[in-house]
Amino acid sequence: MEIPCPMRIATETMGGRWRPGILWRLMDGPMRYGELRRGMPWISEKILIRHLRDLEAAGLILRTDHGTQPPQVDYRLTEAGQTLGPVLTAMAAWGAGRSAAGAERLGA
Amino acid sequence: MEIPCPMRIATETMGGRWRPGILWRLMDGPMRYGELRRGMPWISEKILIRHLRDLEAAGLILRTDHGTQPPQVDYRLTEAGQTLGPVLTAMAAWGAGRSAAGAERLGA
DNA sequence: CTGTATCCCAAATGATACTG
DNA sequence: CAGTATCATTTGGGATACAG
Repeated sequence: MEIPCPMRIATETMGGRWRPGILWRLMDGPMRYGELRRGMPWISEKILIRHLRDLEAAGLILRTDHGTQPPQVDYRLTEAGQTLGPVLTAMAAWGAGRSAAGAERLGA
Repeated sequence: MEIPCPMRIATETMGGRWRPGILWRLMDGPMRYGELRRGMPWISEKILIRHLRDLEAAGLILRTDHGTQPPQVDYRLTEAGQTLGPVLTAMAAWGAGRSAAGAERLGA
């Protein structure tokens, strides 16, 4: 029986360039596809939808199609996804701190 | 002036498939190249050394060449690298928890 | 609005052999 | 021991057009 590296589990599930950003945004509650899209304009549609599917397959987010016309779909964190809260919060805080530190060095 | 997404800062700096694993291992103190290598046999030498160089360039780790024969080089976290502690700890804990949950479902 | 389909490029990753 | 060099593969990422 193998004891895998816990970091591997983590990076393989929530790693990838954009996944933390998506999950982080969903922490505040459900968001519609378009909201996510507008919130991260630097990701192409294809990549966004792919990450959403992957995260859904990993059981971290839940996709709800309201079956209306016009279409309305929202995404939310599952319970498993919620457990990522501490990780996402820590990452975002670190990123914010690093960006502030960088701004300082530039003479702000 | 732009306020970048903090998650982007974080993922671009410490993202990448193996970087969190490397940083996490260094949290316990300096490690020699060979130790790191043996600890993560699933990474090829080339990739490991590249991540080490990248992390060094990002100011997160420090490489020390003792100039001995045979060669002896160790890597340690810089102060900036230490600030990642909470992130790494949270990630590792989450990964461990997820792997345990998986084992349960398999009937352990 | 919420996606799919297609084509394309670049970066990341990897196996293996070799070097100071 | 601590790396480099080389070649090949895989994955990630993206623009654009189109569809239900």
